[in-house]
Amino acid sequence: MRKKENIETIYTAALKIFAKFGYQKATVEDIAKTMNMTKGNLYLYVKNKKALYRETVSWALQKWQFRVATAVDRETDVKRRFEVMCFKAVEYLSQDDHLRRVLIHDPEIFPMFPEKDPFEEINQNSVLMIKTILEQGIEEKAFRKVNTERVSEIIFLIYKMFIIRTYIKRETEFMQQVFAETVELVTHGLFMESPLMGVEKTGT
Amino acid sequence: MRKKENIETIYTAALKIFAKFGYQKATVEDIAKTMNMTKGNLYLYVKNKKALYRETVSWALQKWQFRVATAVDRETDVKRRFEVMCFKAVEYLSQDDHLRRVLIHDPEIFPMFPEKDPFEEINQNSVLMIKTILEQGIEEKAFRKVNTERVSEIIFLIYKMFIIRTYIKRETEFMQQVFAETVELVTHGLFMESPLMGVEKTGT
DNA sequence: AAATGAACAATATTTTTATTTGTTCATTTA
DNA sequence: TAAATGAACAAATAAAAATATTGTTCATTT
Repeated sequence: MRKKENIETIYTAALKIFAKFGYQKATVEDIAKTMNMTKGNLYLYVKNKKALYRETVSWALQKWQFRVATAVDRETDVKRRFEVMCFKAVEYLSQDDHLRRVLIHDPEIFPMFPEKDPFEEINQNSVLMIKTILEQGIEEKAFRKVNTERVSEIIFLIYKMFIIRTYIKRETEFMQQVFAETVELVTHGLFMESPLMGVEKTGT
Repeated sequence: MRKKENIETIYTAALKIFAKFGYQKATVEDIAKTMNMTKGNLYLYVKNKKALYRETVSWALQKWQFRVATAVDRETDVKRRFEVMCFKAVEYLSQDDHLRRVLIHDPEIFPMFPEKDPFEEINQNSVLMIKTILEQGIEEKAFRKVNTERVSEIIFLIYKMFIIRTYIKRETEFMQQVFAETVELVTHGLFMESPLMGVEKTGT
């Protein structure tokens, strides 16, 4: 087995076992056996169990993020981009059963209210993606002039909320409806008002 | 000590001790001592520790809810009512230090994603309050025609999210800003569009 | 009628013992 | 000779036993 070359094989096997048992109950022997190797051999490729866990989860999260980014990039209309980003993120997770189960075992990976976010860098990238779409939308006068710094954080929060609910409860169809309604609410707003609102901070 | 008459004295003392130590570490003796009575005597007024906890928390939650309802009732304009409801709920909690600390000790009281909500009845009342405001807003043509059933749930979810963040992290001033921005986002929406959108489901 | 405090069962905490599992490395394999 | 093995052992977990605390009752006192 060549290093680098097949590190993804290891992550795939590790993710499967961590999904099945969670970090604590999964043994490195379980993971090695999945690939028909001994645990001693596995140690030629990974530093230790904790590092393997971190790298595996990180790899899975980034794959997720990449999928969303790719779907968003296929769109040109900024409103579509925003919607695709929202839906794709939720949709992907409901399909990646292993990552979903790992998240159930260890909610600290993607915490609703992080004290110290273990994958802060990855999540900041997600916020950045939202922010970029917001900026594009405002530039193109498709979106109201909001504080992109704060609003991207808020949207990420709401999005997180749905992600967590989606993987905790398997009521996918129902959640899809509620999520759609939420995107509708956030994009169109609750109040009725003049169409010029928010274009410019025009004094009352 | 007359029954009924001073049951609130007991709840007040209990809330104080539960806030300080949490359910587990708080002893019924601690609570009795706070009122200069013995634990044996306290048992004349409460069934057991668990029931005392439940009743105390329930009492505190309802006081909170009542305060918000009262503030909302003082307003006539439906948009103001909506905003007051949002802000008052967060503001109240940041002031009730005992309830806040009890919630920190026991996040199951007000869970972000309840499996089985222990105070479901109280929370359903909150959702109902939101729903009622939504219906009034739509009736008065101040709000877009949304599905009040679902949207009230969604708003309660978002509101919960802020409540929990508010009591976990003491960054009140910052949260106040972000919360205001969120209310702005939910009320006015992100997209720019025709003012008639949502008035009636007019075919594309 | 309201409150006490001793009694005791039920829970929780700490300590001890036993078991499993993470990690290393001299030796073997292909 | 790079890759893999499996025995060895330390570190971490789990199970069991011993100890201490606290929830609850109730006959007696205020």
